[in-house]
Parts: sequence; structure tokens; C-alpha cells
Amino acid sequence: MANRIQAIRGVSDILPERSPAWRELEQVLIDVLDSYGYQEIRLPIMEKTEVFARAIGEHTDIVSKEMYSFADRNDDSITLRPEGTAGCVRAGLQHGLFHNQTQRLWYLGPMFRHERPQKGRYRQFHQIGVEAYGMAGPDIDAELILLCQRLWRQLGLDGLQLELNSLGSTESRAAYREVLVDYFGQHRDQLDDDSRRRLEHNPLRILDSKNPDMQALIADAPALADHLDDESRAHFAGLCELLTAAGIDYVINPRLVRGLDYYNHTVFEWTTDQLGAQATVCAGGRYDRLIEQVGGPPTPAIGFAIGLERLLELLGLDPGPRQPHVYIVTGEGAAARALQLADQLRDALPGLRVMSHCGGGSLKSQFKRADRNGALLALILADDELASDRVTVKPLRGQGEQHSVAQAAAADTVKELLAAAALPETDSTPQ
RNA sequence: GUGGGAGUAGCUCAGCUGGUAGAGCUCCGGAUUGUGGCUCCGGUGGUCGUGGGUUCAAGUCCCAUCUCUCACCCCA
Repeated sequence: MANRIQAIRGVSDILPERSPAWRELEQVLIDVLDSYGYQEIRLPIMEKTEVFARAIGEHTDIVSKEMYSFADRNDDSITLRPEGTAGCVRAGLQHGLFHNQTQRLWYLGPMFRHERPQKGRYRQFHQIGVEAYGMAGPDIDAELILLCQRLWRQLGLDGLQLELNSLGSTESRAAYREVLVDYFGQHRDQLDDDSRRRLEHNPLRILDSKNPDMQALIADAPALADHLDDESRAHFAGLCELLTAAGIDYVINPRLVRGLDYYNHTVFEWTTDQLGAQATVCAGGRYDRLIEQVGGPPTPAIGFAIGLERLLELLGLDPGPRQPHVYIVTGEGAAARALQLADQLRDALPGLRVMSHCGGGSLKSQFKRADRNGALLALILADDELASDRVTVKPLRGQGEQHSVAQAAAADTVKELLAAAALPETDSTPQ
């Protein structure tokens, strides 16, 4: 084990033990998205670097220090996607998806950021992203939040808190930024190192500082809410009304600022206190100017992303492996007939999971394997059976004695025995 | 990028003030010569993360490095 090659730091394998939980989670997410009429868009994992640099913002942390970028063989700069929105916008523009139409889209897959790994944060991680294009009003904002709420409910997850804020229109956001830089600039001596850095790049983030020494200064800072223009105020008020009407609990967090440059108006986060420092499970907001900014027509848009590793950790799903219904135990020289019999069963009984024993070994060891695999039935195909054209059926979970049947009748027998045994525990259906 | 904790068998871990490696589970075999689960017996499996240093002697002490982990930063 000493010098064996290892995976890249912060990048992990999802082993067979864990993959059923992923599948189950993904299935619930997809079913809910289907129920809202959202359609899947499959996007490349890498893009030209400028796709991200232009959309996310050159001086954000993501672009300035967290991207996996490399020169390809033509010396073009390519980047492994650190998030999904930029690529989604690129694809939508490239294929005219935003031309005089609205779109409701989702995508699912790995994202890459070169950060120091810690609980709930990895260099390759998975997000499901949901985006709605071409709709300017607060109704679509509310729809997305309701969609989230339904996801949590379907997953059996409670205890998430919804935090909301409005950054205002791009103009009012820019104006507020000036005011804030002014304010913190006058109190530069009271800022910690981090915040001094933020002052240049993302002054709004100072508001979100965890440093207790800065809280007083932050409390006295000019409030974002006081600098919203009328339209921004109306949009935000409209959203709040819709959420209240829908019975959604939320907290307005005036310090909620997102790290990516493209956000304006509504921003929101669903947070938990169960994941240590990584409290955010789902986050998103409006980016009405992004599409123009990257060369498209003015197109309002809003989206959010969910970190699947974080969600999975909260859920503690543990479905266990999919056990075979039938395990075929073979004697020497029975391999051909066993493989045939297995396929015969699969043909006759769709959905049946059949494993043929491969690799030889004593019957004892094969039975052990059948048991370990969780099979409900063992079918024995050895010398006696081959000679008599029969097969021995042995229930492994206490549904009666073993007996011999004609090979041609094997499927019927299996069907009867499985119908008699309660199957649900073997079908790893979500509970 | 910065700081704390940790790396001993495939997995979970023990190994006291340095004397040169152990358990449980898994896997393989046997008790049970066509038959799993329970029990018992036996076996495979470790250059103790890596490299260097101190010492007669290092899993144990020191340094470096890598990885994991938690936190800061930032984010999903």
C-alpha cells in the first residue's frame, strides 16, 4: 500500500457501497424537476477559459485562484468547469435557446475548484443546477424556491433555513458599492487583513465577515436595503409576498451577498447547522445582466445550485446494494448451461436480477457467495441436474425446502417463490 | 495559501517510559467428501504513509515531505 498511486487530492471515488445512495438521491431530484416541467441540458465539463472568466468575474476567488485551467494542444486555454451557469448560458446562446422564448433547464454533474478540501468541500464535487431564462418577474423566483422546498420534502429533509436578500439592480448595486467602499475606506484602520483585501475586490463581502472584532463596524455600515431603487424594492417585495402566500418560512439576511459577480436582485441560500463550516446546501439568485454581458440579447434569468455531497451527508441515505433475486450455483462442466439458464430467466422475468457463479470453487464456497450477495434463491446446476435435465431450487431466506424442477419450469418456479416471499426489501426502492 | 489533529493488515483499531508487530471483521481452507447463515479450528495478508536523522536498538524520539481530516479564506 506504501507507494501505490492515489487519487488526486480532494477528488474521491464513489464506491459500489455508496453509489445506490447517489442514484436514489438523483432520482428524487429528477422526479421533482420533471414535475415542474424543467428539462435536462447536458453540458461539457470543460469550456474555453474565457467562458468562466467573463461570466463569473476576473477578480472573484473562483476565477483568480481556484480554476483548473490548462493549455490544450492548440495552446487554447481550457478550464474544468467550476460551476454550471456560465456553460449553460454559453450553450443557450450558441443554440438560440433564449431567442424569443423562455427556458426552464437543469443539469447535474461534477464541478472542479482548486480549494483546500474540508468537510463538505472537495476539489471535484457534484452539483445539480436549475436555471430559468426569459422571465423577469418575482413569480419565477418564487417558483424556484418552492421547487427547492418540495425537494427537501421529497427527500425527507427538514431543518433547512431559507435566507433571502436583494442586491438590487446592477445600477443600484454599483451605487451601493461606492457608498460602502467610502464607509469602510474611512475606517480602514479597523478592518482586518481579509476585509482590507475585500475592500478592493468585493466590498459587499465585508458585511459577511465572521470576525467578532468587526461586528460593530459592520452594524453601523450603510444598509443595502436603503440603497435599492424602486423597481428593485418592488421586485423583492413581490417575491416576499408570494413566498408568504405559499407558506414558506424565510429570513431576510441583509448580509447575504454571493461571491460571483453576475448576481443582482434576488439572492438566496438554504443553510443548515449540521455540516460544520459548510452551511450552505443550496444557493442561487438572479443574473439578469449576465447574458448581455457575454454578448447575448438582454435576457432575465435566475438559477440555483445544490451541492450533492452536502445534501447526501445531511440525508444519511444508506440503501445498501441491490441484491440478486437468484444466484446460480454450478458444478464442474455446467458453465455453459448455467449461463444459458440465467439468460432464460432474465428473458422470462423482466426485472429479475440473476447472478451466475463464475470462477469455480466448491459448492460450499458458492453457497457462501450466494448468501453474502443477499440472494433470495439459489439454483443448483451440477452433475445430477445436468444428467436429468433438472435444476435444484433452494430458498435461502427461509421460504421452504429445496426441491428439484425441470429446467424448462425454472422460471415459473422462481416466479412463484419470489411472489410468496416479500420482495420489497430486495428491491432497493426508496423508503 | 495559513493553522490544529491524524496516518500500523482490504476495513475498524490496539501497541504502556524506544527492545524490532497484534486483535476483531473480511477472504481462503477444514470440522460437515453435492449445500449458505450459527459455532469451533487453521491459514493468507504489514519494508508500521514516504525520505532522512538520533540510538547498540525506532511503530514508538527529532526533521522534512505526502495524504487524510477539521478550521481560516472562499463557496455548493
